[in-house]
Amino acid sequence: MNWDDLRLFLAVARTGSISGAAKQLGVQHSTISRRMRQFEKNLGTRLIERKSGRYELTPAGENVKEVSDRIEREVLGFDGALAGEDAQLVGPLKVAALNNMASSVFMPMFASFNRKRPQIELHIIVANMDVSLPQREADIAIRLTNSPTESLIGKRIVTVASGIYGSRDYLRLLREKGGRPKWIGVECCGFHVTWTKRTSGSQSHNFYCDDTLLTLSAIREGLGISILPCFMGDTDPLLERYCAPDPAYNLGLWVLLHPDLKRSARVLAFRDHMVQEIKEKKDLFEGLRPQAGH
Amino acid sequence: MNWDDLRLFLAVARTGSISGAAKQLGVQHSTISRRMRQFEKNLGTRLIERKSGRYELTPAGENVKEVSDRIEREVLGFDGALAGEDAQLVGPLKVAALNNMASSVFMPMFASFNRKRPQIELHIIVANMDVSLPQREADIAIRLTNSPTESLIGKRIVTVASGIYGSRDYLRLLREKGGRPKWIGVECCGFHVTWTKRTSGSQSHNFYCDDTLLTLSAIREGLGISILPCFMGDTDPLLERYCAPDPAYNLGLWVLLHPDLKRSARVLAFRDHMVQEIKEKKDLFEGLRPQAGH
DNA sequence: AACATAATGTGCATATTTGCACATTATCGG
DNA sequence: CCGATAATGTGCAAATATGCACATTATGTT
Repeated sequence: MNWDDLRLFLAVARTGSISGAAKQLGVQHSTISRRMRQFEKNLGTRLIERKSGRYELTPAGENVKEVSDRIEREVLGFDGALAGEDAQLVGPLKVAALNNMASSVFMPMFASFNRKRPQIELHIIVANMDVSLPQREADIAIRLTNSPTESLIGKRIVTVASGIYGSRDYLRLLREKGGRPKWIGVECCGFHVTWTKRTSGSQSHNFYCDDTLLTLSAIREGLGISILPCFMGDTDPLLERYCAPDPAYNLGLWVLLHPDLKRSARVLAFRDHMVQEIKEKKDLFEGLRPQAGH
Repeated sequence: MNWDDLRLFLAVARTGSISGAAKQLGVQHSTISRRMRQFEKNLGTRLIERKSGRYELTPAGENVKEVSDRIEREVLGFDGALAGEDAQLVGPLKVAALNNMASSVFMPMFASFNRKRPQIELHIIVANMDVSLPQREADIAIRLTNSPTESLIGKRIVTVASGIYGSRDYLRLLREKGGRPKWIGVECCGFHVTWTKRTSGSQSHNFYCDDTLLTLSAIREGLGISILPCFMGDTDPLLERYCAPDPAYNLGLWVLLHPDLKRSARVLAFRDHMVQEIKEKKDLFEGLRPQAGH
């Protein structure tokens, strides 16, 4: 019996669907479907049954799930202990960061760390939702928040200011013709959604972006204005500030790690590197580098 | 992390070598070697180290072995429970039998079971050493022994008589010329080794066989005489008995299963089938069918 | 009932893993 | 030290697993 099938079954049991498990494990749903069928065939019994639109566990499946839960705890326990004590500056390192930051301001920082420490395999995980450090989905998370999860270790390195940006052409036309600017709708995170709603009033949108990078592109296209972090708005030559940053938009930039990993040499090496690099760009993050011409 | 790597690591930890683990798991040693290296790389730490001709565990490896032991217990626990309650006459069934019996007298019996129950996937495991039923290396074992493992369930179905056989030509020449016969050396099992030594006296051998099928072939070639079970000697037209079976050579033929599986429908179906088939050939096993012409 | 969407299944191409054969290294005995 | 054997490593072909694109089925809404 392949023990790894238990890990896969556990994902199906927890999500209640094949597509949910596929998403959680980062593989194709067809892979999950096939492996589950084969696993059940090997065992000679059904573990899951289709009921009212979701998969429910058979009695046998309940039993196997309990076992799999215990196995996961065992695995997470030693995995955490191993990684936490690892004094080697070698091996994999999973870093979770927001898509907008990872592909822009942070990428040069990742690259310089990679050049300095090529034996450490960097795995950048971009997601606009928090990845779970306790579940070892990542070793380090770089987060924008004013209230980080308390059980994680880390500090607020800089404050990230945000302002309202529009393209230069769009704003020039707006100044010539007057009138109210058009707001781009955002669905990237509750924070941006809330502030966009408050600032734009009851204006309705006909264009929505669920990622800040998309918002940036939409602004460049002249679709309107929107809230952007200054490190993005102030570094794009086609954009300019519609108005100055409002402290109400401020968020903290945190480099967080799980307590289990506080002695892992490569995690600490990466953290220290990022802290230093971020501090060197403190002005940019805090909105003190507006573009010339504003 | 692939949980199945833990199962593989456990085999290496227990056998102290890559080739040992490969043999235990039934895969190529190169597969073990590669997967272990990759597993260690993924973990970022060494689990095994080469010391005086064997692999020993690092401290981290000791920790992971304990976890893997516990996981194995979990897996064997539910696997046993699942299989034991399985009322389906479908799925895999692993049968362990000696090579000489599996390929001769039992094969027609396996075949008839397979024709009767094609939904049951028969896996015949031949080995001249006991495979472990508690470790689920097999579901059923057919064994020749006078003292089966007490914790297993099963009974002695027939007695297997053995006699000393030689080829017809060899024995005819021996009778014409007189003299003492030459004994073929055996290394197949302690039982045969002991009785060969006692019966042949201090005669030394220059030809050894470590499998009864090999012994049969050597006898056919006229290399000498040797002890063979009657079901083998009495069914080969080129062989005849050098002397009658000696009850001292008798062994019991047992069909054994693990207590966990005493309610598994397909295990019981196979057991019942074999018991019936073996009883139908009781005379042959007990040496009551000598060849005509003896 | 019709339609849209989500979830699952299937065929085929691609990627990955494994077996095989040979090479290299390590160990043991003379 | 040398030779034989056992254990491990490597390149390549074969086998297996997975991703992708599409098909089919299931579910929810109008």
